[in-house]
Amino acid sequence: MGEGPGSHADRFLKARSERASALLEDYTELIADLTAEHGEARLVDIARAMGIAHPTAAKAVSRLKREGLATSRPYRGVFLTEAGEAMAEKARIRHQLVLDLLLAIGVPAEAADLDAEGIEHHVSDETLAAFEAFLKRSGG
Amino acid sequence: MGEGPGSHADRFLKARSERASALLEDYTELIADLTAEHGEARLVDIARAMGIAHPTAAKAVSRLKREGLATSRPYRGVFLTEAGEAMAEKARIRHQLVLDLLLAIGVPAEAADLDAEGIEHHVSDETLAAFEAFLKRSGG
DNA sequence: ACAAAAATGTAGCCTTGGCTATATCTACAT
DNA sequence: ATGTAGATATAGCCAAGGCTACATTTTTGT
Ligand SMILES: [Mn+2]
Ligand SMILES: [Mn+2]
Ligand SMILES: [Mn+2]
Ligand SMILES: [Mn+2]
Repeated sequence: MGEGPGSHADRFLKARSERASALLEDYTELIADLTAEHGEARLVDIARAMGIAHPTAAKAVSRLKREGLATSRPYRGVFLTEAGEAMAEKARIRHQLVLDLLLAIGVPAEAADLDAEGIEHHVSDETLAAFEAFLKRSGG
Repeated sequence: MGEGPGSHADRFLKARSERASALLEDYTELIADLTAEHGEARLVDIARAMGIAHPTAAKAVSRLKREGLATSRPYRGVFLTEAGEAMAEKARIRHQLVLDLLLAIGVPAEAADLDAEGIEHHVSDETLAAFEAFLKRSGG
């Protein structure tokens, strides 16, 4: 046998790897939002926005720092590095495009808002390009 | 303040809960497939299809059993319960619909195949209905 | 029938991402 | 200025989902 490429395993491996980076993307996107809004991203605001306890947010920030996406000094806010900003920017654009596509398809706004948060992390560049093309030709 | 409903936290909570059930859905869908194809779902086939080591598959099957979705006896294959079959069926239908929608939008088949595996778990019933409506009026 | 191969089970390890409880530090109000 | 409220840090717990290494059982081929 041997299923070759395009098999079950390929799809599952991709989905798992996306699931692993989903949280980092959401954190960077959120930190960018908070920084734009309030000049800084405080741990307590991150935790509230994510709907988690603050020690969980603290751990996530540790990971962001370890991965070179953010910096922070004790008892001060969290800031994105260049790499973090880049990830946030990509995430923001993709999030918006996915949301726009759902709305264009006819998904009610409430559902589109909710679903986009999860869907975005599994949309490949190729699929994103197809979304853009669809929006362009369908949006006049 | 108080963001009220429709806030960041609501979206993230939903996405996290979907992430938690995604694996169970994929396992039930896969076990149903294997059973349909070979009359039984062997651990080794599950592991290969998922792209994981067999002890990982064994643990997952333990969880499926604990959650009432599957049964198995030592050194024998895995079988779905009624609840497991129901979950598999819903997953199968949703997976197919998501795939069809991506293709209808114009996503290349390769990318659609890969992305659908992750996206499916974040598509709400409401969004799914919108997908169906779109396909009907666009494919008719 | 029996040896070898294949499948399954099990133990033990790791990381991620949740939590609570508690300690410490900063910021704010009086 | 100082006491209190708010924010942050840290320790320690848990479950899920990965892994390798090894033991056991079943299946297969001769
Ligand atoms: Mn998201
Ligand atoms: Mn997002
Ligand atoms: Mn899937
Ligand atoms: Mn699927």
